[in-house]
Amino acid sequence: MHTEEEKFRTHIQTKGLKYTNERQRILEAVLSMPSHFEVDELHIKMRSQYQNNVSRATIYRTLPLMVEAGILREVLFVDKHAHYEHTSQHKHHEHLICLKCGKIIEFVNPQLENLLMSVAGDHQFQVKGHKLEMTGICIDCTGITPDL
Amino acid sequence: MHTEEEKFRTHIQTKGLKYTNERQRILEAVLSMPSHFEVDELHIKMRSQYQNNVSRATIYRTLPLMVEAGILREVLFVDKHAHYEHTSQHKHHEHLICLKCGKIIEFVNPQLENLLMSVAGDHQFQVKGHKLEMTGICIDCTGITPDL
DNA sequence: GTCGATGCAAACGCTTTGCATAGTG
DNA sequence: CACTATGCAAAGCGTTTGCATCGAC
Repeated sequence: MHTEEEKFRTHIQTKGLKYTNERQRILEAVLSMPSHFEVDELHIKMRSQYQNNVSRATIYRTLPLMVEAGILREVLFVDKHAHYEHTSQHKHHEHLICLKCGKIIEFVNPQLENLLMSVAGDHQFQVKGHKLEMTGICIDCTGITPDL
Repeated sequence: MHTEEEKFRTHIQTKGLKYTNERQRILEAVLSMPSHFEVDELHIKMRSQYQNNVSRATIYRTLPLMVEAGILREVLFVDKHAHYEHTSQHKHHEHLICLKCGKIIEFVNPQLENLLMSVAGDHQFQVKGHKLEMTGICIDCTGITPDL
């Protein structure tokens, strides 16, 4: 399954950049991450689990390239720092974020996508991407205390 | 039209806090801001236009109180820093953000709200709030260059 | 060999915090 | 009078950047 790697390499080369060892290793690590991850989690994993000590700076310089290449998507800003998720394996989905336990529930809803496109169309707005997050209390946390 | 002030004062007092001059002045300035604003814009306005030099620290400590009081809402993280908007005068709305000119188009769509509630219901998720932003190219920027 | 990439550490920008002082209730 | 709020400046945190060195093509 080299699709992602090819996609990335092609993108890099098309821009006249170089497909370095570091970039390859970062991609590999990215693909090994769960669906959602943060920069620091990636960095820690590379260091501890893979002995791949690529500097944070390089990671920060590389992830935007992966977004451009369509391998990653930048998502939700629950915190004030970047979160990423894979584009492949996942249809575009939205997020429910529990304020108590921090759990993230994903959902896909074609009707929602259509509605968004139609709204954008009304404004003659050419959509490149969207982010949706609903915050609240998940079912597991309901009832732990009567209310928030 | 003292509604917002009463709301804020009540909230403050309910929490056993003090309704200080600074908090009052910050509220006044907040209400004078356009629908969307950032902390720095507020601070600058207070300093220059009102000679109200309240420290940034105090502003940072006060705005969350206004969010709690339901006067402000924290919205979109196009940048990595906080943006706020008034809750009053505005129904909850969503945002289209132009990647070229930075313009923000607001829209309200009850059908969308309903759909979101229904999705949340499916997951037995108790929604407290939501944020939606679509990024892309607005009508004024379409055609300036063939494509992004 | 050229020009982009890396690593480091310093700089950044927004936000938070410790502390001494001031002010509310 | 007790206890919270303020201002200042320093610290914090994620992210970016300048620079010298390294490496891909």
